[in-house]
Amino acid sequence: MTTINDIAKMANVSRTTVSRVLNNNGYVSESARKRVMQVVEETGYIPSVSAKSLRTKRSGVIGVILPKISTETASRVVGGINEVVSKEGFQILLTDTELHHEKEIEYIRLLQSRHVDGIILLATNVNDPLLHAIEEAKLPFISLGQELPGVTSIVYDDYHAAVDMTTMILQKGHKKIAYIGVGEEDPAVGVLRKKGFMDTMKKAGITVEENWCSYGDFSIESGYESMKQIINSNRENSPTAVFVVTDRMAIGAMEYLKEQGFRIPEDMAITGIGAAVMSKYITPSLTTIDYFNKDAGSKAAELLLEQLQGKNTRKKITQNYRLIKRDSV
Amino acid sequence: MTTINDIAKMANVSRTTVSRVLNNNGYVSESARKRVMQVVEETGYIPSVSAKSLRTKRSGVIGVILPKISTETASRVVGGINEVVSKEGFQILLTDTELHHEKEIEYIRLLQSRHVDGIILLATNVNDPLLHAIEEAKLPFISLGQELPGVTSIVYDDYHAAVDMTTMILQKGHKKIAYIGVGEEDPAVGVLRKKGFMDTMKKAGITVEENWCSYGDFSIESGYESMKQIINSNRENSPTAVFVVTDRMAIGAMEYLKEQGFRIPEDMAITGIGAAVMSKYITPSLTTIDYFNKDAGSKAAELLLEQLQGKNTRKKITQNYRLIKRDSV
DNA sequence: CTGAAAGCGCTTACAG
DNA sequence: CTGAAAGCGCTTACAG
Repeated sequence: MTTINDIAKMANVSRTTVSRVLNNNGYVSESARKRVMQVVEETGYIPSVSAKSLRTKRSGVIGVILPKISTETASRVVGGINEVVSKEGFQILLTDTELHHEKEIEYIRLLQSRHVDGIILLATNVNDPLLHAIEEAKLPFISLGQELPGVTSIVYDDYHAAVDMTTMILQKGHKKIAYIGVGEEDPAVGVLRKKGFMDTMKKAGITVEENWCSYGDFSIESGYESMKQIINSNRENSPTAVFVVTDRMAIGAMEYLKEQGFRIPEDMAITGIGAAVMSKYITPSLTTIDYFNKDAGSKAAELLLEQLQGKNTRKKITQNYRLIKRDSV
Repeated sequence: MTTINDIAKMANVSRTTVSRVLNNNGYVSESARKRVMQVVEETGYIPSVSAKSLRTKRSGVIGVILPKISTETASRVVGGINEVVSKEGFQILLTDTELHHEKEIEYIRLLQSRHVDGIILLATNVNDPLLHAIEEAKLPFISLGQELPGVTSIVYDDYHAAVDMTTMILQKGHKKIAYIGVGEEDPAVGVLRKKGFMDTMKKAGITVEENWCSYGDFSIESGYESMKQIINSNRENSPTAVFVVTDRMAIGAMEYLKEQGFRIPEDMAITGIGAAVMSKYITPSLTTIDYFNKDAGSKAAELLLEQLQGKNTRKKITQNYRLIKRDSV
């Protein structure tokens, strides 16, 4: 392999000079620069990032921790992150917890060992060991999707999104509204969205029956099962609408309703959250909320880059959202 | 930062010994090992991968070059890759060409500079500079999706998939079958799938009218436009079915057909390729072909790992596929 | 404008 | 079973 020493010899300069022209810093005479550049061209020399990184303590790599790699949300967010960091010459090191919370901590340490310059975590929960690990890492750090105390966080406005959606359903005249959610380990999706829904119902003077609530695990199938359960346990007093906390689960729920011969929205209105592409093309098209995931990713990357430049602007940013009214309500 | 030297001092051994216990090679007395491990625990010591990689010339990182990061196919493939490499302690460095072919070469060199141990390229085209760059890199290399001469390639069976699908449409009694494809820069999707379709039609003694063919760019919108064009230029002699080379474009096409009041499949049958999740939930559900993208990713990773172990098994592997019959035909 | 030298944190023959 | 020493390929004060 060609190294900086080879280049130096061939260009008849010291490796200090080669380093200077490559990094474009310090004084170098035009003639020296030219000779070096030419040799670099000829040899196709590629500097070793490991050596550079060992020396400078910077790697040009951003670590990203995902709950699940092959997910629409994740890929949008990563797309957004990549768009901004790649412009600055950074690469992304991807890491996938496959929804195992312990792995978040493991990966933080692993990314640390790889000298990443910063980490973006798509958070799905918050717990003390995690916060501790983040603190220990002493690295620029962004949390996306959950508010982590003491960490710059970008959050979706889950509460108000749920409020708006519920209000909209109520305005359509529905009073008997079922709820399909996820577990409360997830403060954003499991707690905040539910609270938005419940608060709004309460304000409207409506009590949500216990057996109008069901819980899934983000999968389409679990939406199907949740819907089934709600329908089956309410033969007498069926709801006329259902608020679902994600598009995928809503799509599963629709699947069940269609199978059972329900007309949507006449017999049962339904809504999702997330603006999956599918939501637009399914029949009927699904009323949902766009969280602008890609923008959130870009925003996260920008904040991280800011931190890298020493602007320690620890803060919480709430993304805005957009309610997309379609045919399912 | 804690380094191996700190650990050595604290454990009262040389750093050679520390290295030995950390990497679990060479003889170390039980007592020395214990002391080292304890200090490592206490300090939370994390070895520097840059230093290690500089020394060993291995980084434990696999570079992946994607045509587009936020795509269902890409994320499935990456999921598959990750599943196998992470088990072996490798990380993935992601890179996104955003469909700019030149960037493939740029990224190969970049990954090289980062001392990745191997590269997996989701190929969308084949050209000489690319082949040259791969050769130059002198790195374990896998091409996925296109056959690259001289490079271990995993390809989908585009030709036979298209043949099977076309045969199936013909068996349903259709004779006037339109075609929506992509450009021929893409040998797999643009050329092979078309050839499978055309050959089968020819064998059935049917000529495909020139204006029954239209071309898009993989996007849903382009499918919509292509369908529109075919319908508009064939008011007199309309096809009764349309073969589309990707699910997304097929979904766009369906959108247009529905808007225009066509009943699917009665007035127009339609098929896709790719088994996007959406294909299952759209109405009517789309007949398509599952390429098992995730398996392809895992397979690619396995082959790469084999190459890393020196088994230089340069070969071409053709993935199998499965025709999924649903309601759109 | 230029270069010699130190040092980043590891691993690995080599010698004992 | 253990350690001293060399060296991986860079960058960066420092001196000129």
